[in-house]
Amino acid sequence: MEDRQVSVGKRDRYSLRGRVYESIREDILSGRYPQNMELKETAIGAELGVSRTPVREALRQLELEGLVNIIPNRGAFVNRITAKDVQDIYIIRSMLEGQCVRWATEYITEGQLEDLEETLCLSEYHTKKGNYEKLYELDSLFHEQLYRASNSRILNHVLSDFHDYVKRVRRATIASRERSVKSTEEHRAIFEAVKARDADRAEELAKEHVKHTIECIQGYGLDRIL
Amino acid sequence: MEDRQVSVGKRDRYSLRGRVYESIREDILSGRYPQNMELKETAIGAELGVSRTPVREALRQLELEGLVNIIPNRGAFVNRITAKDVQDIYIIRSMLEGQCVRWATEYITEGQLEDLEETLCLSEYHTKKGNYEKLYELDSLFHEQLYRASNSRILNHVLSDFHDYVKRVRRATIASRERSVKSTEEHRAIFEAVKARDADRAEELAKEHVKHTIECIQGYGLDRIL
DNA sequence: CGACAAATAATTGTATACAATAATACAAAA
DNA sequence: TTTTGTATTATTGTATACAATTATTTGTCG
Repeated sequence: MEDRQVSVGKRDRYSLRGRVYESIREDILSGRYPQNMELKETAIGAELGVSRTPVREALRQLELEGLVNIIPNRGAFVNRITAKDVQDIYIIRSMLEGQCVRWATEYITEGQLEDLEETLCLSEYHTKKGNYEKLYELDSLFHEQLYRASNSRILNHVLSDFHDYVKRVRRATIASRERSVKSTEEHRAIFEAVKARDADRAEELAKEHVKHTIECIQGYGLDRIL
Repeated sequence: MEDRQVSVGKRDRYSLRGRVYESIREDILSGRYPQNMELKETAIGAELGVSRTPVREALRQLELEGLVNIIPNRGAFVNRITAKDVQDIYIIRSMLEGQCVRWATEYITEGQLEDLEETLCLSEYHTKKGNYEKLYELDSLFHEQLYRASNSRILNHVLSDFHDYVKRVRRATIASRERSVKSTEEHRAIFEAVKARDADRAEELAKEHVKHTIECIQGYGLDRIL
């Protein structure tokens, strides 16, 4: 049995189960479902035009992520991310993003550096234009590229999840001229430090980058976003 | 719709799906399944005396944890924790356990402090006795109690997962007189710092505690354990 | 009218049937 | 012998049927 390891990478969006999973997940993270709403298998299945089987599988996965509470023989209930969860995630992310770029300075390849710089250039372009939706996507991409460059399956996994969980918050913070400009500048600084293989500086910058986002959030009033 | 939030806490071990999940998970984490082994639904179902349905649900959950790779229409393949994963986990845990006790100094209740001390007393007793299996359980309990005391759903979730992933390693390290004595002493010190609400000291001690375990592991030769 | 109990309905848990896809075996041709 | 196309088999993906459990309604009695 030779190495048939297939880098799965992205989630399965093509099977019914995958689509149902993404759909429910998005509905929870985007706030369309209220806290503790009961998710009935037949209802969701009917809504999406599929049978109960893929719905069940999706719900079981969401349970593991903590986005759904399953009470045996009773049902599945929405478990939204709370304001405190978001704050906790940002504090934890601050540490982990620091470690991430530290590892990245060690492991990143020339090719990955080029990809990062390309993302960065695009970001700077769209920052000038004030194209916030595109900017949000590029922000996500920049961080995901760093996660991969850390060469740590574990760290990548945790950070990707967190990154997803605070999607809505990130989208909100980036949609301000002041913060988007600052954020892109910080990305540039992090990139330069990583490229120069300066681990200490890169870590410090990455931690600060996340912390600045927290401050931005607190100015906003989290409850308004969630 | 009033607050029917039921603290789910532990995983579902009573439904078929829950049992199948625990079973496969244990078989992967304990190393009984080789890397990239194909997990066929019918075979596992037959082995455990259940149909494919609960097996499928369990496999989908394990996929999300990263313990199984699912290739659509092809099958599910074992994805074991590697030696590098373990090292990464310990480095990450070092940071997160530090933050955990920091929050614990802020949020822990008198009742939780008493519970912790009780665990600690038992640990000290069984350390003297050299009862390593019991000691392993108490070590797990001590950390879980701290996770809960952090009052952070998110941190608790991540740390609990990591804690589980390195089960085998922890069991191995604790089964040495020298390390077990040292470990229990460190637990006592952490407890005292948390009780005294000394966040800085508690964080420092917790980080060191995990780092000492890493050193112990490296002395061991990880490959022998995995 | 309210409390309790039985009957009924709704919902989840599991097993199985069928469809779609991928792997394998085998035969024919180069 | 190697290659390639096809038939067969095995396996997963989805739907549905049935069982077990829980929620709801309804009816009776006080």
